[in-house]
Amino acid sequence: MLFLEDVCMSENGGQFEPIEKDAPLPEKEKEIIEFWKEKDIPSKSRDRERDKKFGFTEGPPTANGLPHIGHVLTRLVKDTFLRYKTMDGYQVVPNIAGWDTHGLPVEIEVEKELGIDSKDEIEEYGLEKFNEMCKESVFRYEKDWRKMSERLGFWIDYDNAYITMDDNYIESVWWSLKQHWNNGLLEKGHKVVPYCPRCGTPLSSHEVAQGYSQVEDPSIYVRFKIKDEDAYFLAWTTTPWTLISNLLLTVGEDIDYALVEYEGDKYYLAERLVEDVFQSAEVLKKLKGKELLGKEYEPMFSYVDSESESHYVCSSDFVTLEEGTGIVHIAPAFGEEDYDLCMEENIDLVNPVDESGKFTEEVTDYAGHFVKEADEQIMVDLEERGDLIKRSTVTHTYPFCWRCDSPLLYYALEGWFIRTSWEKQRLKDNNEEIFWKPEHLKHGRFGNFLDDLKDWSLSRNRFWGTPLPIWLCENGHEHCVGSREELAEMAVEPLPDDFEFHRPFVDRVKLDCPGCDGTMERVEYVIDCWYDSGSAPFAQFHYPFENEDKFEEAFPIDFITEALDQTRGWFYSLLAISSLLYDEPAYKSCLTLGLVLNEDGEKMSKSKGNVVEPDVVFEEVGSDATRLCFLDSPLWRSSPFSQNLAEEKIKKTINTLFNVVTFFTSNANIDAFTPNPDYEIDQEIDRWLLSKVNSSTVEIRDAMDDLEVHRAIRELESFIDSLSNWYLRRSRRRFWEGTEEEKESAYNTLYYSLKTLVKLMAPFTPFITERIYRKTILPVDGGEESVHLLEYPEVDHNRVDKELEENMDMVIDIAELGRKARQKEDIKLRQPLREAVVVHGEKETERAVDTFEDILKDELNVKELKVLKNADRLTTYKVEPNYSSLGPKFKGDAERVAEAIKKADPVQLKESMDEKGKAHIEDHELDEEDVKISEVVKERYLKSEKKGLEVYIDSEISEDLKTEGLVRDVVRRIQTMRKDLDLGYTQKIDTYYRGDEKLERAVVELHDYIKKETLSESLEKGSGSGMDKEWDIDGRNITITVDPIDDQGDEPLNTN
RNA sequence: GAGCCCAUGGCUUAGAUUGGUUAUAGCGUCCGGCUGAUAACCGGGAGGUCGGGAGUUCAAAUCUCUCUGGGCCCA
Repeated sequence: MLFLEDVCMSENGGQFEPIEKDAPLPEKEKEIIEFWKEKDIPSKSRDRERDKKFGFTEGPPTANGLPHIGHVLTRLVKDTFLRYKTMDGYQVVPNIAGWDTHGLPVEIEVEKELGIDSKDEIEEYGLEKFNEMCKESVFRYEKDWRKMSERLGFWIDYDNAYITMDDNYIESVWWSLKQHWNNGLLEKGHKVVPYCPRCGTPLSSHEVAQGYSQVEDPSIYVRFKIKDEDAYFLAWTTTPWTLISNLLLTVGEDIDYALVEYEGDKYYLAERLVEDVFQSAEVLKKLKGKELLGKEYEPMFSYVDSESESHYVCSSDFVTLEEGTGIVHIAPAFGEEDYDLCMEENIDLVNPVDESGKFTEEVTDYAGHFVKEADEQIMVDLEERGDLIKRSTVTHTYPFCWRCDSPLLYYALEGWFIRTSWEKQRLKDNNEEIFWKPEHLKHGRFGNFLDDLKDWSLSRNRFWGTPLPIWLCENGHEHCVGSREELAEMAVEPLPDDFEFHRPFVDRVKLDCPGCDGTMERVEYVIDCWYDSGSAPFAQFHYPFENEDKFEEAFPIDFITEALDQTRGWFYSLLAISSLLYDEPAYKSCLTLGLVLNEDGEKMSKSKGNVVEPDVVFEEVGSDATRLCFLDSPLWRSSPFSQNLAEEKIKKTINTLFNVVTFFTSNANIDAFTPNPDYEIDQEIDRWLLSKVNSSTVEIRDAMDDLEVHRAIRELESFIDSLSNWYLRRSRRRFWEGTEEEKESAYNTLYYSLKTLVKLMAPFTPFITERIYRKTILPVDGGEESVHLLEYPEVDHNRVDKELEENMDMVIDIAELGRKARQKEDIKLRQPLREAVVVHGEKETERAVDTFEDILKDELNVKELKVLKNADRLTTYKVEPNYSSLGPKFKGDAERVAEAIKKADPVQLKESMDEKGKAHIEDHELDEEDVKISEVVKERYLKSEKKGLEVYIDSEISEDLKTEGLVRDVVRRIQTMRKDLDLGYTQKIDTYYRGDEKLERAVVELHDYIKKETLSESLEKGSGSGMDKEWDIDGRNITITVDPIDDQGDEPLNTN
């Protein structure tokens, strides 16, 4: 197979190989991928040893599902930054991929495969076999991920990826857990979790979210008798069964409460809610919540009690007045807020409900009843006692198990926790050090999360994960193991050969208890897989067991980027772990990406069937267009993506760039141009382009350093636009027929600019820039074999000339105004005109016009160009009679005076008014109000203005100008015919014409001009062989014949 | 229910920090022009209650409050 490396002479003999701009981009990109592979470019770029290091860590995905378009986004953003930094002289450390391999989603996939759905069934199936399947499952789609990354151009090293299930990785995780253990931050505790009593397992929030549905529950008001006071607290609940475990009542300190009397009893409740409960109650007293604090009440039930002091009123900030009574009943084991409040109040946990959701023996009257089913009996009993004040039902959403549909209970379960809440301030302080993009996350979503930081619930009652390295003995001693070596030393039996850091292997290891004679067994938990990925900064190196130097140079990470959903996931776990271990943030900057939406701005989801498949996108529009499409709007905003949008990028940016390159190569080959780096470029428009390309360099670097890729993209696109639609448009003739100096200057300028441009663009569109570099720059430059091995352009401050850029902006404005002015009279641009006048007092304008006079004259097609300080020469005044003033003043003479005013010399009249405020017409004296004076442009001029600039065009067309205009029309027709005949740029022709007399005369008059413009050897009246075509020019007919001359090789266009 | 983000012509969008001429540009559409690099380009037209309301101010797309709608995340 022949790749691009064959830098050969192009077919037409030049040294620059043309870009095949008609070839489909995706196909060409595949060739580039082959070239990269063949020449091993990715590792050449990646593995260069360099002094400057850029710390990076890949947020690991799980490969047990196919990558979707959102993954494409994160990968291409990572790639863009890594490429930018690499070209900028940094070595990315480590430049490796990573895989997240543990967790419940993996287990669920395998359960589905096995057709089972409970923990018991897994244990029946066999833990070892089950975990073996998990291990296989997490790499099922690895190939697809690698393929996607390769197709996208993501060069991270997949062969040396870190894998969270590797023994070495897990050993590092264990080491870190041991540090927390040593610091007293890892301990056993309770947490209220959504729990399915039938499945006997807590559910993750993700699972809970699937199972909410509308349900009707009891809504009851119950009263608690206050000790030593003839009154009750009135509380409200939708879970009567939790009343059995009531230990506290809570109120809002600043809420207004009332003591009311109803049917002979007195109740406390929130003032605003009185009417919701009682039809007619007498308010005895009003008071604030804080006045109720500390009041004790009698327990409603006596089955359970707390060892600690309980059954009193405390305050909390979660009490609302939206429903209930403003007094909330608290049972510690059945709600997160309840549990937290009891912890704050130092109240012991009591839980008279077993793991299957049934009341335990101590609750004698309801023992063995499933709690929800006991509701009815509890309400009946309360009613009998007179403590149930009101009873109805309420419809609300309640979570159910997504597997078995049982109502979930919020239930305090035992588990192992990292006491992150104790170290909250350290986390918050470290968060301050991080450069967040967008900034609001720092103190918004992420900061708020840190503000209400809870302990990290680390343990999971599951099978496939990093085992929690804690062993217990029968005497209650605990030990945390921090390495393989420690495990081996403490183990009763030597570790078997097939030992690995997973269940059930780890479970089989028994330890000698260091605190007594007992034997220790491991707790059965695995840990939260977020802890795995949050350990990546050190665990990917198997630190601290080896690679200390690698860890040191990469930590803290300079830059990470992931999607918004990682805020409370990876972004948090990284920060939490590094804060506890090193009291440092794990990363210095964090770019958070928005979600990818489809064209209609909806989230893509499989269930809606509106997913855009990466493969399809790559096949249809290719990587570069996809990359441009994603990168051109702020990355943190959710952005719509579709093929249409990507196709626009091809049309607008990529094709425009191609055209510039094609122009360059075809002309440079004809002229046998060789770049001369020392050539002193002095043509103004060339200096302008060089200034622009360097200014763009500044802006792009600045944008990238600020993590604002879209600004870089927009700068590039705007540069390409200027390059093509101003520089090249205005420079074409110099390339074709300029002097040697002009050509040299133009070619060197364009070459230098293209070379800088492909380097600037390379991180964003790695394929197209490689193609252009290899074909257009490399053949005469002899540098590195790939654009990606080059250094990112530095600014050449000597080339930057801001004044020149501003002047050119003004020139572009003037050209625009001139064209606009012509259009007022529909004078087409091909018609030459006598003069254009720019009116503006400032020196800048004069200098700008002076510098670029030729360009402007050509652009506006005028013979003369002037700059004036004022428009006096071009304007005059119009004077109109003001009838409403003349009428009353002159009565019968009014009409005569008005006529006279119309005939008067407006200039004289205005001068008189300006000087004396009066004027005389015939015998009458006029005051200012008698006339309306306005400024008008002289008839022959056309004016347009903008931003204080005025441009006037002389619209008078003399006979000579008319002739020139007609001739240009003739030339245009001949050129069109050349194009229709598909003639080469330098092909000579014989031309014949016959038709309208006036046209014929014009042709004769400007005979030489036509010949030169159209490369006509001869231009004769009459007809000849060749292509014949009849044309209509301004209503006049002319028939033209174009006859190509044979035996003509290509010669330089410059034929004069 | 809490927190955060978003809302600008038919569509996609600029407008940040620091309120200040007539609100940016592209796509689409209509009219005209230019063209021997260009599937382009250039000029113009139509198309906007800057999500609604209130406030601060001489002045608000921009700052504040509030409401509505959408999204994410947590419950």
